[in-house]
Amino acid sequence: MQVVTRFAPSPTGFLHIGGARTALFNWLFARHHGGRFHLRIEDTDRARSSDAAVVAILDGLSWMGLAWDGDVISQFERRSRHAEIADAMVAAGQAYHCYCSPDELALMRESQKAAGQTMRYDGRWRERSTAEAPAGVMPVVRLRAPRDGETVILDRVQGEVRVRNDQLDDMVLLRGDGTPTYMLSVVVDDHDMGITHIIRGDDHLTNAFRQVQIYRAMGWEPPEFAHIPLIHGADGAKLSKRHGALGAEAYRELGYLPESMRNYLLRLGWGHGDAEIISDAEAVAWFTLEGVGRSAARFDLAKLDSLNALYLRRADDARLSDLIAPRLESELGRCLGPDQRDLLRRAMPGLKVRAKTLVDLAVGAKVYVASRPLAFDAKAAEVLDAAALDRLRALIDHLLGLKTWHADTIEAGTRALSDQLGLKLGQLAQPLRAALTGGTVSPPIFEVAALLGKDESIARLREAQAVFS
RNA sequence: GUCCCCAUCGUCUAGAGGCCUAGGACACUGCCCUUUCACGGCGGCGACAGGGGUUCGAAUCCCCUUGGGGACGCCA
Repeated sequence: MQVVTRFAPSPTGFLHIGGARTALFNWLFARHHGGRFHLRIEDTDRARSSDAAVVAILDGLSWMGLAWDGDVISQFERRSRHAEIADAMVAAGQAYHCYCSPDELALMRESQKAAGQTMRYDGRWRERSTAEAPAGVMPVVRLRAPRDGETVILDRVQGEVRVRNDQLDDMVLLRGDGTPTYMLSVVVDDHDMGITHIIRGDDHLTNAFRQVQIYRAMGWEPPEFAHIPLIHGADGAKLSKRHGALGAEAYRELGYLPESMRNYLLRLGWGHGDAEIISDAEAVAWFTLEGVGRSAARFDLAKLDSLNALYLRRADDARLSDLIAPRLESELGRCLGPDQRDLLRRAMPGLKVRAKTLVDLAVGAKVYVASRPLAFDAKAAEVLDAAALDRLRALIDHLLGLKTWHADTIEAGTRALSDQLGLKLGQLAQPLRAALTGGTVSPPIFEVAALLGKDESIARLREAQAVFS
């Protein structure tokens, strides 16, 4: 049997982090089994759905590297099929028309609440004939759900979960305006699409019981369910905007690599022994539902940072410079020419070990493409005191005499001078760093000088003299 | 309120009755390396929520308590 999974977000906002993980798990499960992974947009709620959200979700998935198979399915476009099923259920006696008005239902809930009872539709139209229908009311279609016994689901993550049928009421299948509800649409679509495994958030677990009732009423075989625990914020509460419920594009903006996101999200609620750094190939090979945990996981930005730092170090230098170039250009307010792009690429090895995100990387890279006069920070200004400036003057002369301009020759020259003057290397190197970068933190300073080139380096040194004398 | 789920270091997790004086990773921290900051290397701190059982033996199985979370719409 071929495995078919799906990711079915509702387009009411961006692709949030929980959704991204759900999509990842579905994608991995399908890949692991050589199956298919579909994308279905649950847009039956016209008032809350938007095209912008659809675009955001598609972009988010693409960025995450989670490619779906086939066309994107719009649930809304399948509404006539859903209605057709609802009608068939009414004809078969599995569903019935209910003429309660919203006001009547609200009243019913209020009195139930007042009596301390669970709020549940009481089935008042279950046995009444349509002949009794009040004039001018468009009925909804409700499932004639079983009232005795229980509904059991064998969840691949949660295990066997059972609920007494008297806990469930007769859910609405078709609204008064004839449009299908989520409960009906999901079941019909999952069935029609041949979905074999439904992997989704824990918050749908109770929905699964209702959906199973629909499958049973239609005589369809329910798919396998796997309800994965939700992701919580760092404080253990539901993920909110404040702590991580950002869209995928927000993480891109914050400078995270998609491979970091995949690795991080995979380890959130799933484990494979002690494995932490997991390649895509390994993830596909290792991903099984048995590895999914049962408890909610907290989102931890610090761990994402460290993973991102690691993937940054592994990433290709040209790719990285391409990724940060737009950030630098917008900050500098000018375009970077091919020379500068090339410079960035060559500077990358020294830069990327010092960055956790692309934002850090861009900040670090700025010294290479900044125009003179450099901006000096307070610590650099402190380093460049009169004594340091004197030493730098000597260093300029010394460096001017160098025949070749490489990191090692510059270092050798500087070391020779520091020996000659009876200084510690740092007494020359740190002022050099301040003058060359405008700060006190940078990649190895001789490497910086080498990459900047002799002319630019000397120019920056002279400029520092001028500024601080 | 009713129903359902969950419970190992601060966080993510390993652990499927003896291999556990509980392992790894992140974070924190000490030392080393070092021209700065990082990277890296070697250490340290740090958990089986509580109480009852079952068993020769329990982090692992059962029950209760407590604590989290989720679901109860003509939303998805």
